[in-house]
Amino acid sequence: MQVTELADTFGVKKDTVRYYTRIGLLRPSKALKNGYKFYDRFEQRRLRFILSARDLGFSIEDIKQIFSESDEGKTPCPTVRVLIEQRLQETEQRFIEMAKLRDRMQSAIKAWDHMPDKAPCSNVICHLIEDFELVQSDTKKQ
Amino acid sequence: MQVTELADTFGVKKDTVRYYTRIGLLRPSKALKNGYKFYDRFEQRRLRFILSARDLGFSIEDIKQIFSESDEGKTPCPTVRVLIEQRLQETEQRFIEMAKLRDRMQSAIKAWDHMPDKAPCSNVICHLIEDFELVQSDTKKQ
DNA sequence: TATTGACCTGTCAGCAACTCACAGGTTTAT
DNA sequence: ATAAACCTGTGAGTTGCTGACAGGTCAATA
Repeated sequence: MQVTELADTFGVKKDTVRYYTRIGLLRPSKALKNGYKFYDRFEQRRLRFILSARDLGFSIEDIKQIFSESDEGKTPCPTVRVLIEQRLQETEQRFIEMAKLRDRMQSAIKAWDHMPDKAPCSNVICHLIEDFELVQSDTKKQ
Repeated sequence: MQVTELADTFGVKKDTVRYYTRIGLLRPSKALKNGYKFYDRFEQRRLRFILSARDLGFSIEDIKQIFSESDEGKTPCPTVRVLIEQRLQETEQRFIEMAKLRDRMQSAIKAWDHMPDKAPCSNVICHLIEDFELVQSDTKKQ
């Protein structure tokens, strides 16, 4: 399999396959006649693994580490268990931040609904944004 | 005010102020004697605005656009209303993705709890990850 | 006055995980 | 023969900073 067929098979872009190859996650052999990269069944399995791990929130560095352990014949399972706990914590943190941001945005939109547009003046760039900040910090104080 | 004082006043890093200056969001004057950048009250207000907008999910490009409108004396409010709706949609999308990822991670951890570690073999890199993928796709089919 | 330490400057590189673009080589079909 | 459609490696762009670098400036001390 060459890059296009592999990419199409797994529903990713050619450039993604190339990227994984460039950083060493995939290690295709080279066809003798033209030097084109050849991805055998083993590499196909590796790509499938990369995509599965990616879907579970592992980073590229994590996957590299998992590969390097399994390439040495060691079980990567303990590492995998540790890593996913870390990634889960980060994901939950980002999830919380995202929820907070969403709430701020929604309450801004609601507050702005009955506020007029105003031209900027020497003191104010956009009163919607600047006044909302005041409202927010007042709310915090209570 | 020079860069350090400005950064400290607003609780951001010097490099952040420098970055905003570099990309043209801040436009300090230059001190005659040594060429050091000088941030007057107007620039301080701009930085405060940048930080408020950032907290509401506006991108740097958004803020640039808002500034360019207000600099021309036009009201940026209609733009602001449109932009925040777009950013909110993106935030909600990312929020949903984050929630899904978190759920996948949590259910993987739970599933792995009563699974043993295994050494890799020619067919399997890490059975935890590869088997979980199977469980997932089975679940989807139901 | 010399020098130390703390400030400042501009610019470049790096982060994550791709994505796109470019210039050029290869293969296939007409 | 030639055109279309593939392939190659490599470099740069994305977002919003953050850190590093070499060198200039300034205030205070010995």
